[in-house]
Order: sequence, then C-alpha cells, then structure tokens
Amino acid sequence: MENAKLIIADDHPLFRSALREAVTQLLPGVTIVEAVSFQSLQQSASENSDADLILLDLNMPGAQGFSSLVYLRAQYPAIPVAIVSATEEPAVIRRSLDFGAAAYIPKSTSIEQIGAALRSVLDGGVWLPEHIPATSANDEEHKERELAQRVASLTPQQLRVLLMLADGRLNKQIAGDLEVSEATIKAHMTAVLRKLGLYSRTQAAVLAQRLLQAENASLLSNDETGSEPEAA
Amino acid sequence: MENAKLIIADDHPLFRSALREAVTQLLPGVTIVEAVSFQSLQQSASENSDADLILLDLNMPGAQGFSSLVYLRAQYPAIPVAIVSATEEPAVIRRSLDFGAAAYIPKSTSIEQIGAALRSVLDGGVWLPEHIPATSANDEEHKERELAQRVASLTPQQLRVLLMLADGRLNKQIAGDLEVSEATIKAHMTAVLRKLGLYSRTQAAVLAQRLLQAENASLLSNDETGSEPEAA
DNA sequence: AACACTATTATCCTTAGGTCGAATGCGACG
DNA sequence: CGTCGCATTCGACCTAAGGATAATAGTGTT
Repeated sequence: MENAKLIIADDHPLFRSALREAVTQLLPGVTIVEAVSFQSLQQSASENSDADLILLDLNMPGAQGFSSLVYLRAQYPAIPVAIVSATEEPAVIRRSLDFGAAAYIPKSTSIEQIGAALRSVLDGGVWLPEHIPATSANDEEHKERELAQRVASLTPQQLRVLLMLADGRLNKQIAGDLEVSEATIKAHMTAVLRKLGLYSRTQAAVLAQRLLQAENASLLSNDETGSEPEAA
Repeated sequence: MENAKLIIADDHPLFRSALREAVTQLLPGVTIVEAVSFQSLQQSASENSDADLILLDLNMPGAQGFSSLVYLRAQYPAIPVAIVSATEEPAVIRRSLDFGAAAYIPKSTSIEQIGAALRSVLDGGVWLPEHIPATSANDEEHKERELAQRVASLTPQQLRVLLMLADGRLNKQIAGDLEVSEATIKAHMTAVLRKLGLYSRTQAAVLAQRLLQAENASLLSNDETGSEPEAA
C-alpha cells in the first residue's frame, strides 16, 4: 500500500498539515492531495477519481453537515471515505456510517490509532473509535438513520436532483442546471421518491433539509429535549 | 391595570411559579393562567382570548423554536407576547421581534426589570434588555430577518397552511385537516407564496423548516462558521 | 459476450399545484 | 348605518408533478 493516494479535506490548515505529517509517516510513499473547501474537494476528487481514500472533515466551508459525505459516496462509490471530526457524538458517528463512511476518526485519536484506522480502511474494512454502541437509544434516531441509509442508496444524479430539490427548484430548472430534459428529471424524481419511501417532492425537500443540512435539531436536541427533573 | 389577565407558558414548573410569584407581586389583582406545553397553551389561549399578555418560553414541549410565537401572533394579533427565555443571543432576540414579540425578557432579568417590562408591554409598548444592537452584522441574518417579518404578516389560516406544508402534507390532506375545500387551501397557498416572495410550495416548505424549527443552523452557526484564525 | 446498472429520453395519462376572479362575512371607521 | 378593508371561502382554468412503460446507450463486471 506504499503507492496509495489520499485526499485530505479539511479547512483547518494547522490540523491539515498535522494530518498530512502523520499520514506520510504511517504510509511511506503515499501521495497526498489536499482540499480546503467543498469546492476544492469536488475539484480534487474529480481530478483524482483513482484515489484510495478520502479523509473528510464534516463542516467544511461550502458544505455543513453530511452533504459532502453523501456527495462523495454517491459520486465516487469506489473510494472509501473516513470522517475526521472534532465531535464524538455517537449519533453523529452512527449517521456517518449510515451515509456510507468507512471510518470515523475523532480528532483526539492517537497517531497509532490513526495508523490502524488507515490500514483497516485501505484494506477494505471499517474502523471506529473504541466501542460505539451500534444501536441508537430513541425511536426518533432510528427513523432518521433508516432515512440516512436510504439517502446513501441514491445514485449520483439522483442525489444531485435531491439536493437541488432541497433548494426549492422546479423540475424544469433542475433540468436546465444539469443540461438534460425535464423528462429525465422526472424519472430521477420518481426514483428518489421510491427509494426514500415518500410520495411528494415537498416531503423529499423537507427531509433532505433536515437530514443533510447543518448539524441540526435532531442531533443536537438529544441533549436538550425532555423535561428536566426538578423539585416541587 | 389591576384587572389584567396574563397567560404564563413555560414547561419548567420551578421557573413558572417564580414568575407567577413575581407577576402577582408586581401587578396586584392580576389573573394568571398557566400553560405547560404548546398544546395546553393553545387551549388556554382559545379559552382566554381576552388576555392582556402572554409570557412565552420558546422551546416548550411540542413547539421548539419560533413556531409557538408565530402561531400566537397570527392567531391572536391583539394579544402582545413577551418572550421569556434563557438565551440572550442578539440574533434570537432580534428574530423574536421580527416575528412580532412585544418584549424579550432573559431569565436573568431582575424582578424590578421584569416589572418595568410588563408595564411597558401592557401599555402597548415594547421592552428589550439593555442595549441590543438593532442592526444585524451579517448579510445572511438580514435576509432571514426579512423573511421572518414576512412570515409574521401571514394570517392565522395562512400560517396553519404553511406549518402543515412544512410537514410535507398535500393540499388535499391540509384541506381535510382544516375541514375546508382543497380550492381554499390552494388560495391560501397562493397568498403565502405571494407574501413570502416565492413561487413554489417546495421553497416555502424548506424555508419554513429553516426558519421556524428548532433554534437552528443559521442562528447557532454564527458562533461556529467562518474559519478560525490560526498560526502558520 | 452477456449481464446488471445508470442515465437519458419520449409518450401517455392521472393527479397535484397554483392563479384568477368572485362571493361571503366580519370588524373598523366615519 | 353604510362602506371599506380584509380574511376566508370556493369554482374554473391552466400548468407542474408524478406514475407507467418502453426504448437507447454507456459502463463496468462476470
């Protein structure tokens, strides 16, 4: 695996260079491509579609939340994606896997552990920190995880259609953007609705909004919902 | 103003009773109705539509975010609403005003200050803690504030339609829920789109989702977006 | 080469969505 | 008390959306 090619996508220069340092040391002879934003990541990925791994920071400029992960998985299903993130929320970790991540590496992970993770992923396996409970506690998360998996099953074009839908665009407009006919968009739309188990574009738009956009309510609110215990 | 009638809506019993205590002391002879959830608030409000003021906690069970405020403003435009909240985020305060709140009282406010606030609001005025900058820093917030004001201009029925739309419901389903014809819902929908400056229900659904649901990305992310300064 | 999957498009048809105009009813204001 | 404005309601009419089916083509796998 000395000739591996990695893409590192992180907007934080300091951490990016530390990561590059660690990777270079762990995998001698590795080729590294860096991306500092979602835009440059798209660029780098399309120019290096033969990459063996992408180290991805959620919350990069241009793509909060899981949209960058989902995009990569849909666009380049063959390239495993390892999430590198500051948060260690089990809900975030689980959902990352649901969206198709091959590993989740908290930024607090030791160099040795990172090495183990990289080897595991380059070998086609998965890697997780310690023992993250695989099952989610509450019902709400269950439903959202299932939806996340459904979103992950979308093809690249279907995903693009969904994302544009989440911007409130009409079929005709999406067709123009993607330079295909409206009939094609309708076909994709039908497929998206089928895969997500919905029956209207509005539902799909709302769902995509909730699921993909910024680290949102349902993930954060786990710490805040429910009434606090209190004295009389 | 001894015969004033107030509705206190807060799911936290401890704070609710403290607030009741303070109000009783500040306004002798006042009548107080309490609500512990959004549901019970709806009940209390409909049974006391002659109330002079509603003290509202954002983030009650059943209605995170601004939806409860927007609902009250649309349903009972004549009753001023004073927000009572733990957060002191200027963005939250400004948006509360955009949505039609008459006052914003942080839970850290002193009894005397609360008294001043109540008198001001019962007198038809507004009240704010200290000096909150009226202008918002970034462009993003500007746009969202303008949209908030547009949402605040919706009529009760239009708002109900919008909220159900944000759940992904079809016109036919909304018509069934509200027990009117589908044609009526379409008319409301048209009015909503006009007022919000949009041209499709999908846009409206996405927007309502962003704007009304839990203290969301755009409000929280002010503390998180933007690249951190760092050394080379 | 055969197969599976994705993408593209077209046609036909049914249903959902959205605009316009109009009627009703209610409260404010002179 | 009449009238003005506004919210609500609704029908008629046209456009957008979505399902079904089928055909063509490229891609990658077996």
